[in-house]
Amino acid sequence: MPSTSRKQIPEDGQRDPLPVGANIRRFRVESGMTLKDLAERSGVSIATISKIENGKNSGGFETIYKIARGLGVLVTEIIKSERDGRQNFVVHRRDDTDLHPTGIYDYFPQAFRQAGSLNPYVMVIHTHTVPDKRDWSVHSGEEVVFVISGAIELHREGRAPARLEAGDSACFDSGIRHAFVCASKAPARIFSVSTRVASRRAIGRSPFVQSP
Amino acid sequence: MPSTSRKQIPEDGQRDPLPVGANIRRFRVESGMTLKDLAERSGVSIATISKIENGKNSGGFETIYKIARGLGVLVTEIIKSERDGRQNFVVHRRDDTDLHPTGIYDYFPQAFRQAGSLNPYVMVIHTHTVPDKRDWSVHSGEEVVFVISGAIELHREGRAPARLEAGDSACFDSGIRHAFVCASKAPARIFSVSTRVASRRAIGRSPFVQSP
DNA sequence: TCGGAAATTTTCGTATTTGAAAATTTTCGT
DNA sequence: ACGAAAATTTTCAAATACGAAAATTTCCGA
Repeated sequence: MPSTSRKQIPEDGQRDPLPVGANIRRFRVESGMTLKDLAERSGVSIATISKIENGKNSGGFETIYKIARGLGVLVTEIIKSERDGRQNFVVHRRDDTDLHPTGIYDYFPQAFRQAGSLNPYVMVIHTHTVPDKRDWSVHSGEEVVFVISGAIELHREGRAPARLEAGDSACFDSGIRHAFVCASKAPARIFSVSTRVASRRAIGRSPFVQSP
Repeated sequence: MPSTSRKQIPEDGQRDPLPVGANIRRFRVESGMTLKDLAERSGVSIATISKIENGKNSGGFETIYKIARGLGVLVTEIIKSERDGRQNFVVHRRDDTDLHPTGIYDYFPQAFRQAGSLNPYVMVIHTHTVPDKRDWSVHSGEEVVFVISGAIELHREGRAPARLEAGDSACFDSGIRHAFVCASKAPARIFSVSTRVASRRAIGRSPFVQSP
């Protein structure tokens, strides 16, 4: 059991401090969030996010992780350098798991190009009851879902819910309040792609803040 | 896509703490390192690693990152829980008996909104040989692919091909010539979403305005 | 350009994290 | 079982991170 093999360390010498703050800021601005929005979504205070973005402090691990969740990106994306981010080809491996439990769904951000506009996720739908309206998703743009396994009910505000079985897909305006409910015994698994909002100014308000 | 939950992290702190400490310990022991070894390799003190492993504190982000490098693993490995790994394993119960190889790709356009900008397809890849360059796809925008079953090789002009297994996904600039080749014995099935270039006719009106 | 509101940064007291060294536990040869 | 060395945990003062609120800057409409 005690292995004698040592794993190779890709030694990069003393590298510059991780570009954590700059990346967080870029993701936040690209998705049209204010510090306040991100603070609410991540559970980290405005002051702390501001300081991290500006390199005034480097942040605790839990803090950075919460922020990544609030941004809906993988922690590895936060670490990436600008050069890496310019890649125009990104592969996401099945086992490269970063679970983002939201309380309603589990979602797993998949590979995405930082320069691009498509947001791929794998989501696991557990709930068999329709969530509170306040927890329904709204984000400007459109969304495609493909049911990998199980079945779901796709609810949209003011519409009759649609039942989607494994292999079915749907495309809809994600600006309409929507929610997924598991319609199979086992949790449903879906692959989802949504358009990423370019900038806050283009919309006039944060796409992630719901109106009561 | 991100949910719009008002608060992702409730004050009551119901979320399990990340299994950071346990994972670090597991990786360290599995690779046969002592705390002293890991301290030297990572640049983090013995005391700090000990406390993190035992959950006495949760560690700064830089600290955890250094430890991950010292262990030679990705930060995402540190976050992973056993449960996460299982959940991300895609089980395919669907039989492929209904597949009838007919050509290069079988192309099944999925539901898409006439006014939208996303193009979803299910494709069945039969060919095991790289098609003629003239038959490769080119279309401005970007594309996401998710492998439902089987495996493919994703070829892009001037780049090394990438192999994608079931459950893997990739996102790339579709303006570069590309093609899919089946890399599994059975035909591979993939779900693909690409951005659609707006037609002239569609320009000038909001693509997301829809009538009920 | 002005004024108010929104967004961001800074201040400051409290809480947590860090590493050297001391204390404790475990490992191992005899 | 014993003792010594190795491995790990704990102690503790200094350093750093945290959030609420205050201070400042930025953003827009009039």
